[in-house]
Amino acid sequence: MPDNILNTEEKILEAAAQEFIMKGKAGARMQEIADNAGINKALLHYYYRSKDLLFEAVFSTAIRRLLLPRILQVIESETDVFELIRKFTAIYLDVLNNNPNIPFFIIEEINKNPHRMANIFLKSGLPVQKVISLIEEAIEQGKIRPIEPRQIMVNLVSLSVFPFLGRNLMQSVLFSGERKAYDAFLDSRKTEVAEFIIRSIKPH
Amino acid sequence: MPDNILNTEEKILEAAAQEFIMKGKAGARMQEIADNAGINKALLHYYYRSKDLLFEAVFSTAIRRLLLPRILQVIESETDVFELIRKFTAIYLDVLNNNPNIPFFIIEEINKNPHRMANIFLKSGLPVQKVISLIEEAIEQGKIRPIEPRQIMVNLVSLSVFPFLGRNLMQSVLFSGERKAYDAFLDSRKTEVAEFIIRSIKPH
DNA sequence: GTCTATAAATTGATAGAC
DNA sequence: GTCTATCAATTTATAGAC
Repeated sequence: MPDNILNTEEKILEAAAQEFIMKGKAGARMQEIADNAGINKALLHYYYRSKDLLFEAVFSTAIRRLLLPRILQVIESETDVFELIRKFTAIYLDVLNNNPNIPFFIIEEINKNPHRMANIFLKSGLPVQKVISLIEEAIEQGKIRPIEPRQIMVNLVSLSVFPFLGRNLMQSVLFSGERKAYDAFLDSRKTEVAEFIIRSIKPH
Repeated sequence: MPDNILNTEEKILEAAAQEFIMKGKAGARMQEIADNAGINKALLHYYYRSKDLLFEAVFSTAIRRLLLPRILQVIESETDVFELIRKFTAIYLDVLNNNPNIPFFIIEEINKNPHRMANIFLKSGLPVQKVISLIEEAIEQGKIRPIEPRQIMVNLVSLSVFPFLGRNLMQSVLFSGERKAYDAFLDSRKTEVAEFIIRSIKPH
């Protein structure tokens, strides 16, 4: 079905994603989306009835295509806890590197539409309970110190995602605004984050 | 100078802060701010020329009054690095607990107006360089393992802030949507975060 | 300093031709 | 399906009286 040229629906989705990501839902402009998609405003409403529905389409598409497959793949292909942490952070940070604005996009929707967002994740098949069990097993086996598994999970996500959310600020404040320095910093975190966590949860 | 009644300028700042925090900059309405301040729109423009300038005033005031004093106090009253980390996270998480929407507010503006946000922080007097120096000293003294100081700083902010940004999602996915459970989780992090970091940066 | 009234500019959405 | 033209509503900002 896909020729060498994106169809209109796809072009709109792409342009809309960029706009929503950069300016949030309230700040996004339908005119800007139309311009960047190379069409006009009327066509936006022809394909997606309203700004709200367009946002919803963009959002669920982004999650389904970009985030979930890779998360599932990592979680289901590795059983050793420390290796799981290393692989997960490595791939997660790689995905983020290729889509550095998505975290903001997600966070905005989480905060403006909590239920919709929660439902998408709950229905996504994310093996949350399995990860918790894995961590609990590792604790019982003495591989990990006693710790609430959810603390580890939240910490891992926090350490991975936040540097992208606050990029522009931290790049200015901590790296004199030098883009390359922050890129290198983010790159180093592909291994640093995992080691930081592992060091902290290994028993004495 | 302050009588038993707030002056207009102050009332505006307060109402504007609430509005910006709840709805972000684009979503905030000048009319709503005026209403909540008990005055009318024209007066907003009389005191603060435009929405942009009002936003800037609100934000830099919030940093100066809410964040800076407590950070400075901790930094200047404590020399031990680990104790510094403990006190800092405790107070930081306390501020966040009392203003749980601020992180989103900040992140939104960071991503929409990187330079202005960066400038506000750079001009805020936050003792970034001093913290870096403190960490470097601790590393030289062998109290902390060799690590890029900025990794620690970013990690500390990430671990503190992100659980508030993603609250609605993580509460649903990890805590079956139970508000009290997540509140307890956040509360436990007042000490957990510091210990998590300290464990990870202590030399073997 | 504070108000009412209104201008001026955006912007989401629709009608209707092709 | 795609366009031009335009509506209707919202919202920032200003003018001018008191």
